[in-house]
Amino acid sequence: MKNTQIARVFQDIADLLEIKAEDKFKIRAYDRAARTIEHLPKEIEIMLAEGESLRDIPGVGDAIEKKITELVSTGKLEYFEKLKADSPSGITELLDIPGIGPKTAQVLTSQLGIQSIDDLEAAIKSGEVAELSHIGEKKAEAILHGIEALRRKDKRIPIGDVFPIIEDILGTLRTIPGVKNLTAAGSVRRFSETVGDIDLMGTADNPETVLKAFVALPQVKEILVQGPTKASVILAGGLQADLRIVEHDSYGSLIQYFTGSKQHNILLRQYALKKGLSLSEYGITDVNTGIIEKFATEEGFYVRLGLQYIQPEIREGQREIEMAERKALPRLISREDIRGDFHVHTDWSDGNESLKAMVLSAQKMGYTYLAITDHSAGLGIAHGLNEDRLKKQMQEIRKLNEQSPGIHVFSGVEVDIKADGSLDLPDKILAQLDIVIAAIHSAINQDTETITRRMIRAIESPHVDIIAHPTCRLIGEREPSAIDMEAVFQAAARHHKILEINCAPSRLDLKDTHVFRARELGVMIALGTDSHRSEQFNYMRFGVNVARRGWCQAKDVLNTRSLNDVFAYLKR
DNA sequence: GCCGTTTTCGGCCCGACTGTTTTCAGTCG
Repeated sequence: MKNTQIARVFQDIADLLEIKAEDKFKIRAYDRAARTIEHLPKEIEIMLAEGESLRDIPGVGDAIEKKITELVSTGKLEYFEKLKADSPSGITELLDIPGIGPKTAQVLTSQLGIQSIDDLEAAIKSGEVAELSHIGEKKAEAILHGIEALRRKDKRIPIGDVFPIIEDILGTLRTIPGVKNLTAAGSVRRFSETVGDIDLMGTADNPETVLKAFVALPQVKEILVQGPTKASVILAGGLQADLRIVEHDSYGSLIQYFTGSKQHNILLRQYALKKGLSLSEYGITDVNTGIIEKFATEEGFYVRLGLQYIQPEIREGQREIEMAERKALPRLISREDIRGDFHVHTDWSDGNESLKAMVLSAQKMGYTYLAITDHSAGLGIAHGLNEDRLKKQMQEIRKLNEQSPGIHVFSGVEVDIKADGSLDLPDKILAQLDIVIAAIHSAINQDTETITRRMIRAIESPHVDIIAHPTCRLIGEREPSAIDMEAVFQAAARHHKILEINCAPSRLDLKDTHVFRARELGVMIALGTDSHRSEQFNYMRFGVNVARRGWCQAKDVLNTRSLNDVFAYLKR
């Protein structure tokens, strides 16, 4: 059983307890455990198999450890089954509707016998719901609205798609006099791989005028809430956008608060309370004196708490606060550390630009090296290279290297890993290349055992340097393959092979938790943009962000090494 | 249910907005 499934069960438990109006701190404990498990870098299954204690997971104590163990070993949890049996059927379905919480759900099921969203819709239309105490016409109307929103709610969208939307909105708002510091916070700033809504924030002389302009934007289809400091709207594409504006001198605490994650903020506030400090978006309040201290910068905010500055990408409520307290946070890799790109296509296979054009663009990026890795012939659609054409390309690259002294071009290939794990090109040609990337592109639906064995066979090939986009997922479009990633990490570590973070926003593969775990095992990471046009070189920033979410330092990523070091590393 | 350089018992994050209320509960992030 995967961590995401375990997390789901504990989230459901928290919801059911909330409906039963159980102790709210008990509810919070289950909720916290669910969130932590969801973001855990290591599969609990593996931890248990290795005899590792679950008590080291923050928020997991005696009771929850026992429940997890039962769930993983038997596939069922007695406590959860009983809880479900005791609760009105369909009640958790109602909680998915925006605007319905545990109290409302409880009233709807107990007083009207509602068991599904369809039941609820009918009851609202018949007027029954509006007659309940504490629910009136407007509330019933709002719930109906929530049902519609739920039904048309699009999936979370890949983070690469939200930046243009955000720039569009902020560009307009920036023209308002007296507004400053407009920026995206929330999951966008933490660089979560998908985004459910966009959180925007800023400071202004007069917050209300900015909010009025925001809800009046042509992109806004519908206004959900609007007050003097915050507003929520639905944009034309169906995406929700929230804007929060405070006065200028609270910028540091506002952006901290609005960046989240929620779990990080809860833990940070708990930590602060122990020091007698209460945190909010307006600043830090001394509990004893009631005096509030304001912060112009986020750095100042963390420093005041006695912490190292915590980068947004690692604010997921794992161990970042205790490490910041010990001043033990790593210096995360940054875009400036990157000296080259290891995954690039040209019009020799399915790329759109010539070899020369791609090299020139890479030079403009300030890179000192670049690997050209066109597809191998097995990929019919990709106009892949056979042995002869690959040899010709190697000659071209050799000439290019003589002509352009500013940048070194590695001759490489992205060789297809065939269904049985063999490679699509003979060893003797692979041996002549500077760098060999291997990747799965077909028969992605093989079962776990088959596809894992297939991948490990490729890792064991003495010619393979890097495994590209290891899970083959396409965000929002194609689920990752059934591959056993822990086994892949172990094999990569054993054979000193490099794993790629594919930087294309539709892939981001490896993902953050995978990177964390692979790095922990000592696996070298390489960033590859998989560029098919030179403008896609800019995807590098996405890959860097994923590496940061995996707590990578410069030393963990091959792209930060000097040309000589890369040569040496590939030669080993 | 979890947790502890103030505690193994007694705490547990903080504020905005809405609607149904005569002072606040519910929901959300």
